[in-house]
Amino acid sequence: MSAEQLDSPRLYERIYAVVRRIPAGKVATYGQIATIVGRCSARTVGYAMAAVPTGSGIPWQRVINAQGKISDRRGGDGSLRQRRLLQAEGVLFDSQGRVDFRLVGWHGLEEESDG
DNA sequence: CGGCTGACTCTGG
DNA sequence: TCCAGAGCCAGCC
Repeated sequence: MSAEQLDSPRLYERIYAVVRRIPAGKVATYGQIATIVGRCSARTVGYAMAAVPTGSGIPWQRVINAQGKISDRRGGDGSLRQRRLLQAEGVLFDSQGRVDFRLVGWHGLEEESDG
């Protein structure tokens, strides 16, 4: 993580920077993103997700709630598309529409360091 | 500057 | 496990 991304004039950009670090086939929670950014709450992350510009290349689909489920945002099948994208990446959903963080849970930036 | 709008998370029963 | 209540903050007009 370059400090340049942490110096963005927009908090959302910092959030997006973290989201972009989530590898395909993995998922992270809003709270986790917020914790990594360290300057906002899970809410703010959710708001940032809602403001993700289309075509920006941000893997917003890899961000789900702490319950391992996809939040049902306004609009309708937006959540369905998110699930489709995750399934396309190999993320498995159970009959309850939840994922197993033990399998697809992102460990954050920790594993990116030498360890 | 003030008011409204959201893709959340934790806690208690 | 499910339901209900409270706390949180940035962006836009």
